[in-house]
Amino acid sequence: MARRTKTEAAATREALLDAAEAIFLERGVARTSLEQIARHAGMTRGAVYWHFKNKADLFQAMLQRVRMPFQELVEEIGDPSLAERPLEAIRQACQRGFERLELPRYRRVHAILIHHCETFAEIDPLAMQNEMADDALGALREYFACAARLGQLREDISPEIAARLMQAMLGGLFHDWLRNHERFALREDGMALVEAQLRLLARSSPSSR
Amino acid sequence: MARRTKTEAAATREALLDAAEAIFLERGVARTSLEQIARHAGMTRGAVYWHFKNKADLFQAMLQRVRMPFQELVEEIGDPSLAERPLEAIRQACQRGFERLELPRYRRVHAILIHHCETFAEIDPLAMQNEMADDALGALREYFACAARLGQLREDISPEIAARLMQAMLGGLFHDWLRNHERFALREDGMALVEAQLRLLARSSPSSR
DNA sequence: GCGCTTCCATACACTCGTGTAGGTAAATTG
DNA sequence: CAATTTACCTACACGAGTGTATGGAAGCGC
Repeated sequence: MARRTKTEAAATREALLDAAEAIFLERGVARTSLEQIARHAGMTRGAVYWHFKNKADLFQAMLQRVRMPFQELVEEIGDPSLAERPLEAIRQACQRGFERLELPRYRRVHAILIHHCETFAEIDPLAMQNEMADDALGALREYFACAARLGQLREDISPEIAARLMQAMLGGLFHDWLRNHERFALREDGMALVEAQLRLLARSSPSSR
Repeated sequence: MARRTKTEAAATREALLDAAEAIFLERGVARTSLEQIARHAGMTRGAVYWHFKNKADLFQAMLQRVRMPFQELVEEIGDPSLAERPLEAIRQACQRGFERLELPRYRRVHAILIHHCETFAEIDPLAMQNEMADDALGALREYFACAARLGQLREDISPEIAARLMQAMLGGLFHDWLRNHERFALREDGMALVEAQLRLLARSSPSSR
């Protein structure tokens, strides 16, 4: 009943977000009440309403702990030589993305966003998914265009088609894995698919590598 | 206020399902009340509760109007010569599937199932999506295995990988298109991707057509 | 060390949706 | 054509969840 110190308050805020993650994932966003979230964190709704405006506000706060735009993944690698090997850049970006997604928090939040929440209040998860898809497609388009210019792409496949194939494949992979991550390991099996697809798209190596 | 004839009653049942489709798609399943559905169909909740047990029952009735297992798509073609050209069988099955999905009712219901409903009551849309994915993957596995035996598959790609690539790509394509179907035409753009991917997976044609 | 603010608990009013019970008039059955 | 059943509508009780108002104790600034 006593007031907490500042760090304790910050801790309860995080605890509330953690609880929200867990219950949203388990029961879906629409069916979980703020009461359930508070209870799971050992608090009452009073704590929730003090830290957040309402459920939508809490939801957005939860999202902001895991932002992950595609572009950053490549930039984080920071290898300048990748400019000359765009296909390898894509491969490494995928690998980084997979590793990131396998972190429990990232996995949970993305699973919630894609599979366990409908539109509500001012939250539109489909619009967010569109943004993510467009972001990825745009990046892939550039890399494949670059690959085409460098003669590293099969000539009977346009960069546009290559990008869309890759984006669709990655999207499908994400959806499948986020639906039930126990079925396969994203890093191993996912990378096998990515590498296979990139090999298919690469110009039939006359002397590559 | 008067009692309707049997055919009229059946018509109102369909009207209720149509209304459910429309509002589920627009506002999401969780946020739509039976009152809203009834009103949209020009009825009251009394009609809903007479025709259906509750929201879950109505939802399942809505689903049963659009069952579409992957296998049926191939069988419907009924071309026996396809046994010798498994890749072509896949192509035609995709085409059939796309055409089916472009029918407004099929598109709406699948969009609801995938993007506009969370788990509720005894309804588990993720389990249904798993079934559909497994069904498609199983069928693709068989066709690609057959293609491998007939020497129509690239030798550096295993049938398993080919099937998973294809399934992931198709899944991603569905998700993207169902999210907002105005962005591209599934039949044209989708078939372009399918044909491109099949060309990539096919054995580098020594003399195929 | 005093007051002010913070961080949360408790209590209340209110809305919204559900499920069901009862009414009713016409269709259907015999 | 009478009796029954059908196909709804209306009305009510109920619970669940939300938002807010109030209170209180302890941390923090000075």
